[in-house]
Amino acid sequence: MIIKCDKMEFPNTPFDDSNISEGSKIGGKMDKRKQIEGEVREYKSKNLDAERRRRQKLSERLLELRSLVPNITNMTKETIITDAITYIRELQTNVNNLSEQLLEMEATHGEELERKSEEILDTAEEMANWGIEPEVQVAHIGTNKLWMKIVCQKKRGGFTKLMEAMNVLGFDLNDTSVTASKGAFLVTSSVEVVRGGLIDAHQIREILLEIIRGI
Amino acid sequence: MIIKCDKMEFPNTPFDDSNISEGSKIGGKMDKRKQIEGEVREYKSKNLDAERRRRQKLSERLLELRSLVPNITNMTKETIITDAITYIRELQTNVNNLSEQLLEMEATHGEELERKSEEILDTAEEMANWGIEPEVQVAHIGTNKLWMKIVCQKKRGGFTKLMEAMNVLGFDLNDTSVTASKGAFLVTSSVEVVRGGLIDAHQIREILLEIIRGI
DNA sequence: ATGCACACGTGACAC
DNA sequence: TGTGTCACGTGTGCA
Repeated sequence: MIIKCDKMEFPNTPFDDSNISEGSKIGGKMDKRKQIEGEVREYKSKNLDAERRRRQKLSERLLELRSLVPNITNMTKETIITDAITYIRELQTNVNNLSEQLLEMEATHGEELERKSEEILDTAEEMANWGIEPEVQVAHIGTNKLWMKIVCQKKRGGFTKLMEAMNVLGFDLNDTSVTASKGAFLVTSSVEVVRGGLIDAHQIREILLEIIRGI
Repeated sequence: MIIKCDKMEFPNTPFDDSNISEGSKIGGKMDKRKQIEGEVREYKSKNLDAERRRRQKLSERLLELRSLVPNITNMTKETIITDAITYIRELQTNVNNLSEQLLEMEATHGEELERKSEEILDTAEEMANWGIEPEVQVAHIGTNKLWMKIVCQKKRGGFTKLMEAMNVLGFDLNDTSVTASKGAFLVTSSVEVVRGGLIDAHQIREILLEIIRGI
């Protein structure tokens, strides 16, 4: 397009824009045009202020975006967007990794719990089918010597717990027969009570019942 | 600034820019200036092409940003940035929620695992301190009768696994003595091999070694 | 025809 | 010095 010199307004003539808000600039170059005296045309483009508002909104958005991105290399428009891009990529991979880990952990954890509870349920059911019930018998068979029979539900780690309890109670196990079948542990054992250990059969029976209930 | 009409170039005179790449426009308004014949000034601003490159890079970045955001309401510059902002906010809350869940789950599940492994490490250390090593002895003590001694690391559920293996191998346990101390299981047992079960002592020993290794 | 979004070329700065 | 970035006012096409 040709701009004719005479009888035509100058489209790009910079007007006085000192009333434009100078805040929230991106690069902050403070583009203040000095108005020299003289023949200033009163021409205004129809969308001048609209354009100003548009630019202002865009700058605000850009600043808002910048405020969200933690790693800022520069303040220029391009770097703001570039940093936002890399940040979004980081966040996306983060979300992927986290959800993957979470899914995996849920899968293992849930499976384990399910497997355990199924196992326990199975053994409980099996015990019920065979008419087996938890049972503890304790009898003295000599000084510091006890004979005991324990029937309890077969659970993983149950026997270890029982052994630990035995150790804590101060029992030494001799001639212990352990059978795991039909969803239950059957333990018959002759034990020797070390010095300081309990010797009351009834009391021991109650304690053992408590223990196998907790297993 | 005043633009004098005579003897001065027109700063905003649109030049022929048909050689500028028209691709990757944002709003795609195809701002093609029609060059009318006649007096076209040959004036070029010093940073004209630099500015063109800058704009092009910025447009590319903007498109790249747009390609990362799934929910797009519009194609305008402002909406691209706004959508990116909301998307980043979404991603951030997502990351927070996920990591929180993960931490919570690790607090429960991970503790269990850690506790278990610490336990195992403890027993292994205890075994090493006492100079105890995994050991399997198998001897025939009659037709279909075996005597065996097994020393293995004490783990939760280990004895149950051993019993299950025994059942699978077709062994019936009689007079089994089990002691759990010093971080190890000590199992001495006389077993009866049911019909169809293995009877070769050496083979049985290898199998049992394999099993207690897997416990 | 009215408003909106855009690319353009430019002068002013900053480093 | 130049190189890069900015805001500006504009023309233009589209809904």
